[in-house]
Amino acid sequence: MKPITTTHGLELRKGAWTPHEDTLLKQCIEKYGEGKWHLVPHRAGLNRCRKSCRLRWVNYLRPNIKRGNFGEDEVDLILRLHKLLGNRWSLIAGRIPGRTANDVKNYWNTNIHPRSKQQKKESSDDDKPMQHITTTVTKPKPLAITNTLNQCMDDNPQIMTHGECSSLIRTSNDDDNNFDLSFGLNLSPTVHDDKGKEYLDDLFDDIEMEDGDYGWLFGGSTVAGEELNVVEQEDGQNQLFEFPLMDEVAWKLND
DNA sequence: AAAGATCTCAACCGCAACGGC
DNA sequence: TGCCGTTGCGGTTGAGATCTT
Repeated sequence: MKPITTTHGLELRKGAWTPHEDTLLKQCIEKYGEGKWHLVPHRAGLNRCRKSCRLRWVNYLRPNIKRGNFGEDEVDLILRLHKLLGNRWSLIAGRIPGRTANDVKNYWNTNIHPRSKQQKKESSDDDKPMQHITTTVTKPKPLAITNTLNQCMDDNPQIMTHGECSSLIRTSNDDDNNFDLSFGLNLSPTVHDDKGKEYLDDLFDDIEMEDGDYGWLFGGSTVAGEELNVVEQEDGQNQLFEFPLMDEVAWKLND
């Protein structure tokens, strides 16, 4: 391992972490909690930069991190979310319990992306004229809300309706809550029409619909709280995404 | 069995966003 | 309002593992 020298002459360790370093970092986070990463190396007695500490915790040491192969459902979800969000790995990973952004990114780069490139190559090898497909991804603004959301919705069932906008919530009533498929999308009244529904249905078109497991709720004015299944995230927050209207979704829907 | 090729994934780097002053 | 420190993200790298010849 190659140490680097800091401005004050101390050498910072780089490269693979040792079990001892892991223990020190774990103990530090357990004692002080996550955050204040600039203090972590000193608190933990580690000769590592704060970035390295954070990365090690987030990608490896954090509890409930799932290891091993991705399941079919997970891959399917990644594909769909990538179609919607592009390379927003942290947002995608946030929808897949136990998987980190790095995991998802690595899986995409090693398993999914090469496959799609291969398919592209194969199709271009055919004599068929290439169909020109442009893919545009949306850049949703993540909106973190506290896990009191459900309570708020009980108190105020209109919470998902923002002024003139209609809300669109994708739900999962799966008791296991394997995946949080709850999205909040603010759609303008101009896209609150069949085209909008068609686009989003198309995005998730082949998910099995069993006994109302999954579905789209177009919130005219009210969405009942119990219809929303907002899964609590590891950090105790639920997340919705707010899509600015000017984004490409609107473009696509108005196409 | 050994050497080279390929794959996997942990870790690093650079940068943009954010918040405090 | 601009500066500066901190945080978090996405792209990239490279060491070790695995596969192929």
